[in-house]
Amino acid sequence: MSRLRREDVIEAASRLFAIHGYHRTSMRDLGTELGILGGSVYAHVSSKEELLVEVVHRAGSLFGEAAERALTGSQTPTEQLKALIAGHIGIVLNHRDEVQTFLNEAAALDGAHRDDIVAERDQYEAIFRSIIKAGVADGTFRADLDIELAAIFVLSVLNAIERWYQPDGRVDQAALASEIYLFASRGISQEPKGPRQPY
Amino acid sequence: MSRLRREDVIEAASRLFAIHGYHRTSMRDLGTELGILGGSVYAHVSSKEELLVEVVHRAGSLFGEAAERALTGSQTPTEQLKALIAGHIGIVLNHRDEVQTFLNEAAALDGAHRDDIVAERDQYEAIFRSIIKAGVADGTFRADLDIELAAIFVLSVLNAIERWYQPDGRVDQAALASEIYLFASRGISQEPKGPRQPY
DNA sequence: CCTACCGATCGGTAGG
DNA sequence: CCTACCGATCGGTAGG
Repeated sequence: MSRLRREDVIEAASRLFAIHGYHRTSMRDLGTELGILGGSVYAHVSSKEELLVEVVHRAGSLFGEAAERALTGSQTPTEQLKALIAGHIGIVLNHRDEVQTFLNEAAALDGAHRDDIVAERDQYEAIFRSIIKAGVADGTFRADLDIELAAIFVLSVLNAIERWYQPDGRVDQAALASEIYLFASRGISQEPKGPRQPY
Repeated sequence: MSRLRREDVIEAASRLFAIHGYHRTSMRDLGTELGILGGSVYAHVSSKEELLVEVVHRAGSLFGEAAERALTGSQTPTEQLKALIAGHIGIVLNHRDEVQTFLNEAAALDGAHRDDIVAERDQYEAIFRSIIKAGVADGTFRADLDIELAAIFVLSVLNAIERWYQPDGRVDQAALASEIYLFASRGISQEPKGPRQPY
């Protein structure tokens, strides 16, 4: 074992937080995972909460960057929503430890840090709202949509993935993205109500 | 304060578990909430985990009973799904403490108890699957649905409610049920694909 | 990064 | 339901 980097410590922490939860993970557990003693972890970080803040913030950044990529690569609301969904799923499945901590351990943060991450999440949610709003404006999505609720519903499906998804199961990442997009869009897409267009 | 009943203890426990989480709630906290000392709680229960088991099992029973009522009162897949959704929302919003613990603290249960509740949840999920399956069979829902995933998606939206819903907000319980049913059904309802029926 | 340790808190118990 | 207590574990630190 070579010398540990701060990076290694954070990575191990996110793994243990995801498995056992923040409060059930002791600094001694973390030390053991790293091959050092509990007290020695403090050579790398100044508190246990600092580790949680770091892990949670990383997940938040990953989602934010994925959204940016999704939006620059697509034009129409349909394409953008599709890209947002696929991007979100990618983060959830490829960074499970950080994401689980991000989604489930925010309550363990103290006041100021919790406010930060709540704001970060709302900013991300606002991206979903604005895409849906644009889609309503141009007739892609239902005019009677409650935009706020629709965004929450889509994100509910996306964020629940970490609770049930099995990497070795029958559904791969691409199929999941397609299924969720279909579920969401049939829920919000405007279906032709009048006589059909000629074909 | 009159003499405490076991009922009072469990109720207080579910409240504290919901607010602070199971591991962050100490038997001393629980005692304080009840106006007694931590050690005195053991006059009512034999362990902390027993409290968790009880709270979680209560929530599970509430969902099961709600599903039973929903199914006996409705006939078609559409009506049944609508009733299931409304029933689920009712439990989530009217028994928030138990439900939060049920949804978020199952990992704190030891092996055998966790297996029990996982089985209980799957049984409940199976009800959703069977309704959706019946709806696919009779043409109400899309024939190309992945039934397993569809059930998960609907339940994802329903179970996420406790994470964001504000009782004093602009959306009341009935409106929420209607919005979620609309979101879900437009996602799974078969829309006419061929020429329209004459009207 | 280890040694050796601190005060605080935990779930739980004997005896009343 | 209280008194008084147990061993275990916790986050964190001084000094090397």
